[in-house]
Amino acid sequence: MSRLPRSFFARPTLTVARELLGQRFVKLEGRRRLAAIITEVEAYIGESDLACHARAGRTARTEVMYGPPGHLYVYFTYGKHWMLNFVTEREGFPAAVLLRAVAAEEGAGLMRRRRGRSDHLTDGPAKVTQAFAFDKRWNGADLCARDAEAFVETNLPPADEAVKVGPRVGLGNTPEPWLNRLWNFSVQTTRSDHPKV
DNA sequence: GGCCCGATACTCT
DNA sequence: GAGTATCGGGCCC
Repeated sequence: MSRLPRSFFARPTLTVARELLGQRFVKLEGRRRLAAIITEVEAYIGESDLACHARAGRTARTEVMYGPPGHLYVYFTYGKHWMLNFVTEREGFPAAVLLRAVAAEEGAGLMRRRRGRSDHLTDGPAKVTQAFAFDKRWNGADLCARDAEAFVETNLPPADEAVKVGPRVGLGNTPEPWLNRLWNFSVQTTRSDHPKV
């Protein structure tokens, strides 16, 4: 089982987002291994994208997005939730792919404990970070380092006909054309802990 | 199943 | 001081 190298992330963000579908996101916690298949992602691309945090330019928060690809951009929102992104493109160009949903494969028991009594284990971006216990400390972590404790493993890609594209979610009053850019990618599945169709 | 709303703290204006 | 890449509970079908 091989891991996605930095060259995978150092490409156009839409390509990376689309090709992340079906791959396996892994976090090591000592002896424990949490793993899940990526089922929904969203692209945020550059300072001109008014839905991207980098629209405000380089700040302390967005610094990681300007850095080299293959790192995690983890930020806090809505007063309670953490969001996890994969930094993409070349160093100096701020872009990332938001991880919105996954399907648990390994460590589902631990994820369920962390999620409390909800049927929806990892079908939303804040649910994923809660189940995997990602927070501020992971901001800037390198997915491609030899000793990385979080990384993406290669897996069979989904069939083309199973892939859906749509507008990004939760952008509020972001103006057009950004509001309706089809930069959300998901795979249709049958289990309940997957994104809704 | 869907809609509405409050929680909550961090970032930038 | 406002806005926010969300969630879960309460309610109503």
